[in-house]
Amino acid sequence: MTLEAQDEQRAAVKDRLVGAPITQNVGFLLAKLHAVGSIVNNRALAEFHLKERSYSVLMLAASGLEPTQREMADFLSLDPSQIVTLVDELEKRKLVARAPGKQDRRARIVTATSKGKELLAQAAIAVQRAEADVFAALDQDETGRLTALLRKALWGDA
Amino acid sequence: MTLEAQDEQRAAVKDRLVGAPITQNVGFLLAKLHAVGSIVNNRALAEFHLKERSYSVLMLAASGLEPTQREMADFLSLDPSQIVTLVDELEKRKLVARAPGKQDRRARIVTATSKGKELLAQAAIAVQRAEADVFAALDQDETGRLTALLRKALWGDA
DNA sequence: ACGTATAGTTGAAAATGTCAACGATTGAAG
DNA sequence: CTTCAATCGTTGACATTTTCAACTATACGT
Repeated sequence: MTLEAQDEQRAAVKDRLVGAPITQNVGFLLAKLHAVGSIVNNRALAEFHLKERSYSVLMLAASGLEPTQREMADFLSLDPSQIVTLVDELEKRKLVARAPGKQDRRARIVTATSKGKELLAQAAIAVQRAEADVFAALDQDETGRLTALLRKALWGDA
Repeated sequence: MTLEAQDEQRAAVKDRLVGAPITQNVGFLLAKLHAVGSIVNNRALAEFHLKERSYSVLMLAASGLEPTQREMADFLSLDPSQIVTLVDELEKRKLVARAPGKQDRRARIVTATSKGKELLAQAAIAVQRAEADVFAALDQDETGRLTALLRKALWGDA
């Protein structure tokens, strides 16, 4: 058997299990597509020394919404201590800055520095390119509908 | 401030970040909804001493497709060694059995025992109930469309 | 028959997740 | 004003998960 033929067979075998009942399970599909997307995203972010997590934090810091670490933890479904680590790292790289909360001095508001915003702009392009790859099988309209459905499931968007 | 009012404010604050640009990112939405679903699914599976992972393996073992461990690893995007651990555990509980591959004796075909199938039937009901909770904001039609879109993104389904 | 590649297994190392404590600060109650 | 419980960020311990490099047994092209 040639190498190419082996590869083809491997691909065929891989898709053999698509018929399993579990593939009708929405949660499973979510998990699998997320797994695929994660790998692709992290690969795209590697050149900026970011990962999905730090990218998300940087995005929130650059959003203008002045999130506290606690808010980020809630929003990203992460433990507060994980946010500490992520922000520490970004802060060390001068991509974000911590400031005490205005009404609540216990809280720490995280904002992106201009350096952080610049890096983010680059990274966002890379992520978008990577994502286009993952969702290549969907046309623009379908991707939009998928986004809308996910948002509605999460927050009941109209 | 009353306790209820605090809870309300907490919820409001939590949703404050929904306006952040990252929530337009399909990959992010996928990750977040998966995170939510994972917690709910694992909670539902706890009473059967299963987790998402072992549940998936059990589902595949019970599918009648006679998957090898390698095929499961590829399909679930897991390292082969993780499959070993998962199958070891299920095998110890007599929920699945390993058999040598018919053409390839290196391979191990994993099939569910009748005890495994019984447990799975119960667990599947619990998962379905849990999932309904996660996707409560979507009606049946929308859930169906979401499933279809995810399948198409993954395998180019029609 | 030989050499290369693959399936499963093992174990070690790195990354992540979970949890409980602590100081600083807040806000409510007396 | 003082007290008291609750919350934010932080730290460190511990468990779980991921990742990777060997190793054995088997398969297969040449």
